[in-house]
Parts: sequence; C-alpha cells; structure tokens
Amino acid sequence: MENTAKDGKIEKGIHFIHQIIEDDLKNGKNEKRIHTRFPPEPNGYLHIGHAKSICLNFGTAEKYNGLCNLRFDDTNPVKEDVEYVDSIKEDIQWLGFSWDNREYYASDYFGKLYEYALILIKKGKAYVCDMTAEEMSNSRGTPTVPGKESHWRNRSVEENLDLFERMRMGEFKDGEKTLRAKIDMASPNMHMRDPVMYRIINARHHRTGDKWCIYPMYDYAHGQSDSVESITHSICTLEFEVHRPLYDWFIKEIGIYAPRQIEFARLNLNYTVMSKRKLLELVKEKYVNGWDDPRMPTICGLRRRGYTPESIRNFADIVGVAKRDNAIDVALLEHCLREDLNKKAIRVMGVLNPLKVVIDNYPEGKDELLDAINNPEDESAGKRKVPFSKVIYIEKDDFMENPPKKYFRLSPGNEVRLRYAYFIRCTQVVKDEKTDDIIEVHCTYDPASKGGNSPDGRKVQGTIHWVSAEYAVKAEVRLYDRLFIKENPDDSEEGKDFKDYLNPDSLRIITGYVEPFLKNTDRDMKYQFERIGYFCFDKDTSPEKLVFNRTVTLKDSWAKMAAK
RNA sequence: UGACCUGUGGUGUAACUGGCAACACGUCUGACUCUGGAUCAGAAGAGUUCAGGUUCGACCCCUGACAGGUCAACCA
Repeated sequence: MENTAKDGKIEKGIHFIHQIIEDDLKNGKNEKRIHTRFPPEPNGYLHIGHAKSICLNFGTAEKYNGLCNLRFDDTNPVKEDVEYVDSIKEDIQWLGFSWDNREYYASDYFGKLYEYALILIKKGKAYVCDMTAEEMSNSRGTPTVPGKESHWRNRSVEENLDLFERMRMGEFKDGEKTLRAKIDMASPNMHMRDPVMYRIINARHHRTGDKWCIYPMYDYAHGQSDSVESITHSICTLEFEVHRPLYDWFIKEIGIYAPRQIEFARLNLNYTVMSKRKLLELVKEKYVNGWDDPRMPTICGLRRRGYTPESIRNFADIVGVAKRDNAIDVALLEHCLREDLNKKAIRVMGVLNPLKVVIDNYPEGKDELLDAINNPEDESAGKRKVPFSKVIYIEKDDFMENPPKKYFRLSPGNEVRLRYAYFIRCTQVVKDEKTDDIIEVHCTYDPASKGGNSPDGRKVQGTIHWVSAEYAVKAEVRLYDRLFIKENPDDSEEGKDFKDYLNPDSLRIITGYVEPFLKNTDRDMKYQFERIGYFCFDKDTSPEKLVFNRTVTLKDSWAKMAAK
C-alpha cells in the first residue's frame, strides 16, 4: 500500500482507522494533530500480535507526522515486573520504532487519577462499596438479568470522601472496600453496572513503591491516561469495544479532553497460539526453551529464529487492519521473511545430511580455492574462496541409485555440477554389506570444467552443493518446524487442550558440515545455505562450537513434485 | 432467548462511498537459471451468508433471518 498521505493525494484502499484519521484531519479535529500510543502491560513478553499493534500505532504516527507514546499500563502491582518493561522496550526498538523521550507509565498518573476520582465522588458519580468480591459478583446480574444496586450505593458525598481517603491511607485490608462508579446496574452493558474504579492492594509497585495501597482498574486508568497525554486516537483490540461507553463516560463526567477509542481485530496466525496465558504455559511447563525459543511467536523468539524487523513490519503492513476475526496463514509471514532474506542473506554451502563422495581422478593431497559469489542479489556483497579437495560431502538427498525420471541430481552414470567447482560423473556406489546402505560414492571429475562450466559447452541438468571433507567445519544445526500440527490449536476437541496438538518434530537437532568461511564471519549476519534455507547463528554459538538456527527453508519445488 | 460487533475466492484485504468484484499469499502451468532458490509469463478459483425491499442499477442503503465473535475478574 503506497503512502500518499504526505503529498495530500487521496489514497485508495486505506483501512478504516486511517480513513477515520484522514477525515479528522480534513475536518481540522484536534488542531490536525495525530497522537497515538502503544500501551503494553508489563506482565509478559510481546508477540507478533503486539507487533501488529506496534506497527499500527507507531506507523500511523509516522505516516501522519504525529507522535506515538510508549505507555506501560502498570496498574496491577501483583502481576507486573520491571523484567518485562525492559524486554518490551528492547522489542519495540528492535522493530525500528522510537518513542523518543515519551516513555510513560499509567502509574505516573496515580496522583491525577486520585484527583479525578474525587471529582466523581463530589458529583455523586462514585461511591465506596463494602461488598466482597463475591457479593459484587452475585449482585451484578447476567447479560440478560439486571444487577442489584449495592447497599452502599447511596452513601453521602462526605462519607464517600472520608472513606476513600481512609482507603488511601491504608486503613483497610485488601479487598475490604472498593471505589465504584455509580452508573446503572440495569445496563445491558455489563461494564456499566457500577464498575470498580479502585481496589485495595497492599503490594509494592515496581515504580511507586509503597506510596499507594489503592490501585486504579484498567477501565478507570486507561482513558484518563490517554486524555492526560492528549492522545487523539486510542487504538486497541476488539475485546475493548464494549468498554468504550465506559471509556467515554469517565472522560465526560470528569470533564477532560476526550480522545477517541477505535478497535480493530487482533492478529491470529495459524499453527500457533497467541494468548499470553498459553504462551506462559508453554514456557513454564518447558514445552519450549523459554520465551525466546525460536518456535515461539514472541518477538524475541522470532528474532532468535532469524526473522528481520523489516520482514515483520512488512508483514504487519500487508495483513491489513479490519474488524473481522482473522486467521492469517503463516505462509504469508514466511513469504515476507524470504522476500527480505533473499535480498540480504550471504550464500554459503552447508551439508546437513552428509554423503561421502570420492573423486577418484582428483590428485591425492591436492586442494584449491574456488571463487564463490556471496549474494547474487547484491553484487556489493562480494566474493569468497571455498576450498575444494578429493573427498567431499554432498547431501544424501542429492544422490539416488535408482532415480525417478526428472531427478536432476547425482546418480550412477549421470553428470552434475558441483556449485562453483567441477562437473562430476558418478562411477561407483559403495554399500555396507550388511545393511545395504550407501556409504560412499565414487566419481570422476572433468578438470576442464573448473569453476562450473565446461569449455565444450555441454550442459548438466543439476547443480548441487558440497563441502570439502578436509576443510569443512562441524556445526550444530537446529531445524525448526511449526510448533503445532493443528491449524487452530485453540479449537480443541472434547477432553483435549492446545498442548495436545504440539508438533513432536518442531525441533530437530543435527550435526552438519559447513564451509570454513563461517568460522570467522559476522555472527549477526543472515545466511542462506544454498538450496536448503536461511540460517542464522544462535546465541549458543561459542568459539568451540557453531550453532545455527534454521530460520526458514527455501521453497522446494522438487520436494513438491516428489511428494506426488 | 440481553447488548455490542462482524460476515467478499483456500487465506488476508480492496472496490473512488450505488455503475455487474481488484490485489497479495497460497495452488497449478510454462519459460529462464551454475541455488529444482530468485526472476518472468500465464491459469484456475468468489458473483460478495441467505431472503425480501428501495433503485434504471446494490458488496455498498433498508428490513428480517442465519452464522461467527466479544462482554457477567477487586485482570489488562
């Protein structure tokens, strides 16, 4: 989608949120100011769904020359932690967005929120309630049955003021009293049935310490925080749609600047789960190795897997913004990834499942360095040397003793090209006498085809990758596959839950051979093992041991054909 | 059976606010190629949940069904 907003052209096909924004801009609303915010609760790690929200909020601000704040929604001290604050900041920055110095916390506004509450109490719009959580729940009614009003609903303003002050001073125990908005216990919208504004929690807050023992609820804190920050468009996910009347109610009753809340459908990806609770369960019960396990849809997981920020941003762009529930095909995410990696990755050769090949007519003890192109998509990436010798490894899949038609790789009597090296022809197959397994293959090479072309102009159908047995480096290679075998793991059958659909083969660890170039190369760079896939160094790599993560495979049209 | 929201190819989004549905992914052909990658060319696939209505004309407006989602935490 082209961004034409800046040159003032009317843009076609923009999503409904940008439509609203452009209308507001046209009508001169908010002095034509655009200000969004990304409001995570610091109680977990960010995932690809959050990435969409981040791209929407920061991206919208960028597009319309506005601002986007980072605001931690830290109103519940028992669930939140600084550990999460740091990871969230790191992830947003990695995606390439900046909140400059606008790093805010809902807890920054506790004082102001308290003042606002006083206003509401004085207006007779809020009261202190002595009900227990259970009583409250029982009196709330159901969506079809109206709730009952609390005994304490009609306390005097003075009494409410006094009680609320004493709540703040710590006179009461957790849960003993709450401050509630006085709205309508019969409202068809459950959120309007005298929602709790403040509850008593005697817990230390990660920022305000012991200053407060009453904490505002989300509904009471969020809109007012938006207002304080002069947010123009408060973008959130669909489940908050029914909260909007309450969002608007607080702001109107308090009498402060009114931002506009707009809801969109959260991102869902197939073959994975996205809920914080389920992700936490996978981590805690060790189905994965931590939040940054490369199989996780978390931003840190994707990062470790080898995803680039650009690919994720492009993905967020391309999936669109709408209000209907969606389940996006991971293939689209992977497409965005490959598209980006294809431009950036340094090509190297690595053999994951080695088969020994002896080139009988290649002189014993001889070796040579051959030229290889680092990235055919990017000439500036340059060239490198790859060592060649008499004994090499090729991929087991690249040899078949009895090949089907259209198999272009090595087979008895057939000639193929070793990438950047020579044409070789298979002359002999050596098998294990007992198991009948192929243990090595003998070939002859054509010295005139050095570099990969024969002067006589003859063609070969296949080009395969290889690695010199003498110079190759061993490496641990971690092959990842989708975490779940079911498209929608949330949709479980009777008596099962999402964990019953975990893919037992989501991680396979093997030892492969890679060209020596990788020993001393940039550890942060992305690589393509030619004909196999994209790989990156894992953080477990040490000077003694290289560890690679397979980010994503290359498209494999032969595999597709062979499967038929 | 309450309120609110949403229904367009397999998937996700469009359709200049009423002029007989477009793009991307995926799928399938074929070309090209020192990666069976990339690239290029092409094809199939929806008549817009359904039924009425308004209109010369409806994906778009109205009515009613049907289907899906969200909401009953002192969570966010």
